[in-house]
Amino acid sequence: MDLKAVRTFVAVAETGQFQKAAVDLSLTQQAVSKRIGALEGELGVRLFTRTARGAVLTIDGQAFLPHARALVQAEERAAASVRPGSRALRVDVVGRRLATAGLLRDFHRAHPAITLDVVTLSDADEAVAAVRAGAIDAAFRAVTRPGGQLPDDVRATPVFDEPLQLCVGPAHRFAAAPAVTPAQLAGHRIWMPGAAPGTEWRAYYDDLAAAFGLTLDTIGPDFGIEALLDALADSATLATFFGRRTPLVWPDGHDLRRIPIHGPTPVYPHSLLWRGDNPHPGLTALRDHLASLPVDHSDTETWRPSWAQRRTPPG
Amino acid sequence: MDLKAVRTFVAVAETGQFQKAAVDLSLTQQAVSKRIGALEGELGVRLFTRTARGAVLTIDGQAFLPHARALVQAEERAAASVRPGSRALRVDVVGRRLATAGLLRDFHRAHPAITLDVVTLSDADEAVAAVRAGAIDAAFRAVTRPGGQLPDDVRATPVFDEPLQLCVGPAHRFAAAPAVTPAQLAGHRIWMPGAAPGTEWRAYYDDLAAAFGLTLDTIGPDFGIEALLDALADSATLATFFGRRTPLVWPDGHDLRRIPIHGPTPVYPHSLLWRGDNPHPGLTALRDHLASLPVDHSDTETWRPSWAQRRTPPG
DNA sequence: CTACATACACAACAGTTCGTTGTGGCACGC
DNA sequence: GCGTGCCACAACGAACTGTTGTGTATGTAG
Repeated sequence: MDLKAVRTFVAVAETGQFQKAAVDLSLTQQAVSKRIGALEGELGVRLFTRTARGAVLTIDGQAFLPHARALVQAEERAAASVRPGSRALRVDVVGRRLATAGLLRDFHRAHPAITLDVVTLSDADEAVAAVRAGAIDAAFRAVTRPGGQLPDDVRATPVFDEPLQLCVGPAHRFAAAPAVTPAQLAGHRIWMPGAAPGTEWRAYYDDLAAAFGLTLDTIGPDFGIEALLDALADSATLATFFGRRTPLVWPDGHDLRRIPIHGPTPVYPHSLLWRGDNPHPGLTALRDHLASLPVDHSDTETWRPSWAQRRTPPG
Repeated sequence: MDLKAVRTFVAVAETGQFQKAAVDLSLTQQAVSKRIGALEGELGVRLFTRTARGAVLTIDGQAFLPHARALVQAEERAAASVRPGSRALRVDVVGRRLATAGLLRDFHRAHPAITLDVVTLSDADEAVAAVRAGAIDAAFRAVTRPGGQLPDDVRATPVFDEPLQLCVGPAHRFAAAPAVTPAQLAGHRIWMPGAAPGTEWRAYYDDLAAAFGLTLDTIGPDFGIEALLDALADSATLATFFGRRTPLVWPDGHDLRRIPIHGPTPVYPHSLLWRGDNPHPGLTALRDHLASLPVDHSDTETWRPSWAQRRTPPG
């Protein structure tokens, strides 16, 4: 389907005449006639009934019109998504295993007028570079080191400490356990496929494994969360970590158990990175939204890496 | 923007290689390269970083990808909307002045899996012909005449009697009235632009005007509901009728009053038309949905044209 | 009733685009 | 060091797109 033809169709439907649509589009009437004819031929349906005073939509044309408008609109949005200067708020999140995607969805519900584009970069360093270059407007990463290791123009705030849970299949040893301690997991295999060395979340899990003697298994490429859940459900020894609030949409057909971890509870320290002089209005709204989130104090005893900074309550 | 290029972009993003995408699309690698290059040139942004082992999405490419998918999906829906045999449920409604559009929206909420296309035909006769020809699957019209004037294969059921209200601007004589009777409206100008002779709703308003001595003003083309509301808001003499439950989305910026009508309350008799042997599954769902609507008995004294049949309560 | 104006469709031609073949450069692995 | 896989550039032929010119039908004015 040719988008030029679709736009022409909309123009004819709005003006009611091939002639006027041709003037609007800076074309000849014959070109408009050809485009409409080609579109009709492709769809196998007549879109207009031609009269001596113009063109009237057929029933099929009426049904097609809103879809044509949607198509033109989608095209405009697609182009706007990469238009430098006036594009949507572009945010980097780690993936679907942690709650940041859900946070963004909440933000989108609270501010539907702000269009969002979600991207995923390879690691925190690339995210920092992208934030610095203006390629993205914000990044959810765990880089809240106390020292001034970030470039001066990049700001970071801890926004959210996400408690981790153990996720196992029904045949796993801890499947029926009400809760586990990190010490109980010593020696157990924790499967985190796709955790490439050099990424900041790999560093987090490495620290976690070292602190409690876990065996971290990062072998194998990441085939997506569905494949991971499939593998977990069928295994008696595999286990993995998930954030407590995620995935928000749990795929059906997996008889998986989520086991809370206490004494201490490992928490993943999400931070927001942004460039101080980024004028995007959506960025301010996002920061305000995150700052207004309540701090969860339900876990009295928590563990985080030495380089992670605790979020200070607002006010 | 070229939709072929967009589809090519999605294919490359999914396979990770120009080469494989070319095979999938039955093209040469060079053609894929050209298409992507043209798309990048049009957007002014680089979408892939080319490596010796394939192509990786840039940040802009990541942001563009969901929009590209949406674009392809919109194209597929647009084509499906006119595909004979397997198209969406196509329903004819009178316009935005009465509640039928809202009914359809409720139906869509109750059955989101059933895709709907809403069209508007000129009058009931054309709607009957279109239902008969299979061009549309159902029509909301007021044609429930007791006699067998409908073709044998077209069925009709009264579904909904919509009470009318008077709609006036703040300067109108009845602007502050809590309610009016039809008799009070005798001699007043009721503006119904676009009510062309020969349509069934024109016949309804003609009957209504004749029964109570109203002056029906149908002069002027229908420029849409917004223009009508603009004109009403500025006039001290113009008034018009609206259904009580419509328009559901009342445009802002109009200081308009809706005055109930009692003694009797004119009601507009909506019926559903469909062809008895139409196998569309959505049609059955629509009829069931309408049959399950509660019958409104709050208006004890109602008026309808002599040719309109009252809806019988379900059961 | 004739003459004109309007609106759309068909035909022929020119300019451009699009995809193919052929070729070269670059990175990775044996 | 050389082969292999992947992508970009160049040239050519085919297909497409838009323009001009013309025909036909319908509604309107004199």
